Amino acid sequence: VSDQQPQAVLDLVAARLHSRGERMTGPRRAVVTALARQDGHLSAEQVVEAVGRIDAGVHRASVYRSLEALSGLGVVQHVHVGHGATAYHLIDQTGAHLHAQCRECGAVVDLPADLLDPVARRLAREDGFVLEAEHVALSGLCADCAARAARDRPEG
Amino acid sequence: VSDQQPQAVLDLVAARLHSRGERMTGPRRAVVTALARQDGHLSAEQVVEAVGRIDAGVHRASVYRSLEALSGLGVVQHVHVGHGATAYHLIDQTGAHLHAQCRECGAVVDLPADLLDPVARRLAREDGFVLEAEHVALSGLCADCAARAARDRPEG
DNA sequence: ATGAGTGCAAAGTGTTTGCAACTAT
DNA sequence: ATAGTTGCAAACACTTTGCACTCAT
Repeated sequence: VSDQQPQAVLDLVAARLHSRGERMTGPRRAVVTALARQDGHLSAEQVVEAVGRIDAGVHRASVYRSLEALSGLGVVQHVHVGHGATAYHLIDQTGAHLHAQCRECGAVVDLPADLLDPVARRLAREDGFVLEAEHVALSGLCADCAARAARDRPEG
Repeated sequence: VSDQQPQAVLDLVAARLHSRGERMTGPRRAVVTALARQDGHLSAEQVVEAVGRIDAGVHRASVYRSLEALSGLGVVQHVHVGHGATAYHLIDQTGAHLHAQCRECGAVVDLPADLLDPVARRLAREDGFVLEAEHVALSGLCADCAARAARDRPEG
C-alpha cells in the first residue's frame, strides 16, 4: 500500500467512469487524490478530512458517494473493521492484501493476500462457504500492544 | 450453539455477578433467558425484541448494558459482523466457535474453533500479531447463495 | 441540452451516556 | 442504608437519502 502516482490513477478512473457513462467530477478527483497521497487505510471521516484539504467545498455525502462509485469501478476497496468506521484504500497494482486490526490501539496492519487460502479451501470443501477474506479485517493484538499486555499483566 | 437450561445459566450468572459485588436484576435475567432460549446469534435489536416478550418493561439501553455486563462475566460473547449489528450469543460449555456471515443473505454460520489456528501461528511467528479469531466474523457467500450466484451468473 | 452528480439538511441505524429514581443486597 | 442498576431521553458515530440545483459530457 505505497502511494501511487495520482495522475495515473486519475486517468484510469476517468477511463473507467466514461466507459460506464459516468463522469469525472471534482469530488471524485479529490477523493482519488486523497487516497493516492496517503498510503494506508483511511476511514471515511479521514477521507472527508483529506479531501477538505484538497477542495474545501466537497460535502461529506459526496465523499461517501464517491467512495461507493470508486468501489464499483474496482479502484477502491473497503474493509470492515471490528467495531467502527469502515476503512478505504486504493487497490494498488501490487494486488489486494488482507487486514487485521488491533483491538487495543486500533491500528490496521496489512497481511499477505494468501494468508487465508488454506482456510478458504477448507471452508469450500467442508461447508461450501465461499470466503471473501478481503472484506473483513481480522481482530487481535498488534505486536506492540501484545507486548505491553504481557508486561502489564504479570504484575503492576 | 444449542439452547441451554435457562435456570442453570441463571444460577451461574448470579454466582459470577455476586462474586464481583454486582447484582442479579430483572433485565439481566430476561436477557439471559432470551439468549438461552434461542440457539444461534442474535443482534442486539433481536435481543431487545426477545426480552420484550419476557418482560415488556425492559428498556433497550438496559439490554445493551446487560449484554455488556454478561460479556464481562464471560457468559456472553459478541461477534462483529461485516457492516451492521453486532451478534450476541451465550458461550456454551461445548466451547467457543468461529463465525462467518454471508454477505448476500446475512446468515451467520458457525465454524470450527480451530479453523484459524494455523493462521494464528503464522501471524504470531511472522508479525507478532496475536489473533483473536472469535471476535470478528469472516465474510463470504454461504453455500446456498454461492450456488444461486453461480446459477444466475452464466446466463439470465 | 440533459441527466449524472452535487450540496444540503434531514432521516436512519446501531449504540452510548447523564441523571434522577429505583431496588437488590 | 447504599451503591449498583434502571428507565428515560438525549446525544453519539457512522452512513444514507430526497430534493432542487449544477455541471460534465
